[in-house]
Amino acid sequence: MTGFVHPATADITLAGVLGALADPVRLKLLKKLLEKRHGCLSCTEAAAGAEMPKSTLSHHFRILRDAGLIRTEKLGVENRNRVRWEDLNERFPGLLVAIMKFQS
Amino acid sequence: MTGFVHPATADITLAGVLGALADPVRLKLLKKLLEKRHGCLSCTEAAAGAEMPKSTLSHHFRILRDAGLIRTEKLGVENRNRVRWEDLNERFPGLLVAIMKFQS
DNA sequence: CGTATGGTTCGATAATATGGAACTATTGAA
DNA sequence: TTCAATAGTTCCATATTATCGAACCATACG
Repeated sequence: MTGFVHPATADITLAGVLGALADPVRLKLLKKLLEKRHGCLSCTEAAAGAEMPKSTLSHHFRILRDAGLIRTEKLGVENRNRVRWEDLNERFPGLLVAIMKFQS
Repeated sequence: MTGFVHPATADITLAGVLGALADPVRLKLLKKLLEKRHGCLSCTEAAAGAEMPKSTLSHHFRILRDAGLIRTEKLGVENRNRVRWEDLNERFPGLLVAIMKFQS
């Protein structure tokens, strides 16, 4: 684990983004992260209330990361995650807003 | 095969819609169907250019149908498919436009 | 009737998700 | 420095889902 791999903005795909959000758990995670906008949340912070094993949660974060939705950086003992807001709006303007509007 | 099952508008879920569109093949299918707006296309018409077995194609149409994205009716020997445009805009206003804008 | 068309369904294999257990890295305390 | 706690990843086995060939079904037509 020598740092996380993130796709370049140009490599983010529509099907990839939709696939990453095609799951209630990941929709909630992104919602939580979006509330902070440019702020960060650790995995456990973002997953507050989501009852599931760490391994499954880690898997979901990986999906979001691989799809280009979030950027993860290790800070001390925890991982700081933030939505790649600018990158996503550059690649797919308006998409994220249109989707997350409906996530209560 | 006594007709197709379609979810009620209220039962269409965000994760379901995103999941159904989280695939390049299905994105293209919907794009083709959308070009006809309120018109219909048979499965083979919509799949023109998509090189794949009938069974796989049938599977993809089923995913779109189960997610509430299309309505399928049997007409003679073929199936007529159309996008559930009004239903989707009632359930998730603006979502489909925002997504399909990026499907070239 | 037989045959062509336009699909669906079945069944086997390939790919992906879940979750327990073990592991790693960092921090803090004894 | 050693021990334990925290925060998460990775590995592996099982469960779910996708792909595609083969068989099947319904309709139209000669």
